[in-house]
Amino acid sequence: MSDIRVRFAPSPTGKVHIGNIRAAIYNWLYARHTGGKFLLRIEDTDLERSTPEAIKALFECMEWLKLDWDEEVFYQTKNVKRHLEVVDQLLASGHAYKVEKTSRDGKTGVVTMFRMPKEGVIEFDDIVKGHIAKKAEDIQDFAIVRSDGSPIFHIANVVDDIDQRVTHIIRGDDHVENTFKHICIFRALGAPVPKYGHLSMIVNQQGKPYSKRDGAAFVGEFREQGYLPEALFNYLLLLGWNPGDDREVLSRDEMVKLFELEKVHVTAAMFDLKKLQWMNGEYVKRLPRDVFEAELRKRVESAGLSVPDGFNMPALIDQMQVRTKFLNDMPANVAYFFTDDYPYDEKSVEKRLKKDGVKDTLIDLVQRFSGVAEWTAPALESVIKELSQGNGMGPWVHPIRVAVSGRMDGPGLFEMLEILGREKTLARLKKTADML
RNA sequence: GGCCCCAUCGUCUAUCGGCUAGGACACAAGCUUUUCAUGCUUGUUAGAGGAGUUCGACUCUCCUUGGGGCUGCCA
Repeated sequence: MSDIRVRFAPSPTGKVHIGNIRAAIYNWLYARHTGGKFLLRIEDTDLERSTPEAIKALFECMEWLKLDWDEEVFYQTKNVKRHLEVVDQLLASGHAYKVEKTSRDGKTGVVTMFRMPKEGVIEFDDIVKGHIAKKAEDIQDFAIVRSDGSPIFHIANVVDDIDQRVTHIIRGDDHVENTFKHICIFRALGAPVPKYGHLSMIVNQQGKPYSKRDGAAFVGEFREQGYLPEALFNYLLLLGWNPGDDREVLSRDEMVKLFELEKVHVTAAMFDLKKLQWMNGEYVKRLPRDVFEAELRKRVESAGLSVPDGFNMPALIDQMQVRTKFLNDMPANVAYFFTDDYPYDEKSVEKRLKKDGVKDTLIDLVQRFSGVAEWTAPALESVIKELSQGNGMGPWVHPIRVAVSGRMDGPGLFEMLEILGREKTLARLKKTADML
């Protein structure tokens, strides 16, 4: 145990962005690594943009990624009274003042401003970025209470961090400028200044902040597309941190054990979908068999198909698990095992079936396969081996594959036929031959 | 414009002054193979530019260039 306390403090104004959730991941990992506490605070002071739906989506993301938090969720709006008390304190001590201002949209009213020191240097040692300094004179006074009397982010954020006794603030790079201001508020209040760690942004191919225009940018989208939470978690972690050796696919325990905030990179990282996809495949391959089976059954059934009794599921799992990058691809990729009404892929038909002699070959194969004593992959293979006389089994194998599955890719052919069974295989060969 | 920050293969990165610059993704080739994958092997590709410090610099310092962030009664 330690007295380290970190928090993830999103504002629930929409979907959860991957850059944002990466901040959550780093906070969570830091807390778990150090034995500290990971707190969740909902910064819902922007009443116009904060929605209950967004809060719900946030919880779902956290749960999906197994980011569990300690203590009760802290809602910023419930602490408004405190925020304003603190503002009064600042007003009384001369650290704040009221002034009439005109906002961008032309509304005029009285706002409360925080008075920045006019000289000296504000500096801090950022855990990821190192020493950062800025002259106080370069920072303007800033508003902390709106003309409608509601507290603004800067004051609410700092007061809540004090109230939640946050020791380390790990957040996005875009907050470094705010940090100078926030440090001044902490000092004006006589509160200890927490340690800061600013995370670089995730950028697109142009080096600009990664946004929804660049592709999937929200956690929910990756979930819908069939990414495994562990894969997204692992990928996002690697975007800016590594264990110092060549390991990339890490278990949650390893991550917790190895994670060090000091080793997080300062530079922005480009989002590489290809690598995420690879990572997802790695996690699919590592899925426990029973989990993979459950997912497969679930997806097959939700596609309106059913797995018959006595179906050789272990054999299908053997074949499909290494070939699956996305669980979502599954109903389509295995549908022909569960329905005779499978689609024939046009290109495959063109390439493998629409050739002279294929029809006769298929008819001949029906004959030969009928005579197989035991319907097993090796037995079926020996039938074709005999036919090919060592000249390559292609001329038989390719047409069979397309005939019984409608496509060119998939499991090993003989394993596929074994799983399919004698009856279906023969029927499909006949049906396809008739078609030609 | 002002201020802050950053800079190794196309991308994510290793390197804490000794480097024949390593790994992963991607890409290419080969092996395995009935397809598609997996697996294995191999290959192409990097230290933005210029000064300085040093026996020695990708590593330290400075400048230039390039990139990003901030500059709200948003968070």
